[in-house]
Amino acid sequence: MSTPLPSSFFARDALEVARELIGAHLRHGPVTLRITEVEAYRWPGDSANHCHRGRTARNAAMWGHPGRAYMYLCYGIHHMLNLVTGPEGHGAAVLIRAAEPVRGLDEIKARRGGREGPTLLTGPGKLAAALGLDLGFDHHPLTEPGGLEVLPGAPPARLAFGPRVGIDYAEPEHVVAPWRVADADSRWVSHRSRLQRSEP
DNA sequence: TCTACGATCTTT
DNA sequence: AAGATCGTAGAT
Repeated sequence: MSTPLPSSFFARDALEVARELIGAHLRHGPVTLRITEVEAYRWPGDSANHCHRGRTARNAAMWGHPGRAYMYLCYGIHHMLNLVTGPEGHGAAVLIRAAEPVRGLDEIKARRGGREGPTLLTGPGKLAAALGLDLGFDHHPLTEPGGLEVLPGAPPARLAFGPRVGIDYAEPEHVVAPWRVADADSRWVSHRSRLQRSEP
């Protein structure tokens, strides 16, 4: 039994938190996942960030306590899990994009319609579905034991970096910024061809 | 109120 | 290459 990562872990720049979240575990009920891919939505000055244009009802959680969840619905279908980062008052978060199964594979397959392999968990919508998450988890404190929680895990041997996915509406400078981070050696990563490995 | 559009996924 | 599907933001 380990203790969830504390809010001090999340109260830093989103990119720094993103790098250190690779290898950490995400647990909810019977399902435990090892995080393999994330994206940093930074503050200030990130035009791809949902908070870039200021506070709204949807993005309220992002301005609050580090270590809480920011959940939103994408394309009317997919629930997205983000972890709020930075000090309270900064609108920043890390989007969890992919993971490997650690425990609860049967439950994951049941939730994902009996599919197999990396297709179960590579992509933010699939990941949230596998964990059984929806908008009701907006503002959920991941730092509290017993609910949805993030636990420490061994870091990967190598990281890979690339531009974030699906943000072509942003300023060119932010479209190309390498703020997507992944485990360079995991197959459980989406859009692998658009990533570059860091030094071996 | 109205309208356009997603930090996506699946199937064709 | 395109449809699904709906809450939200920004405009009126």
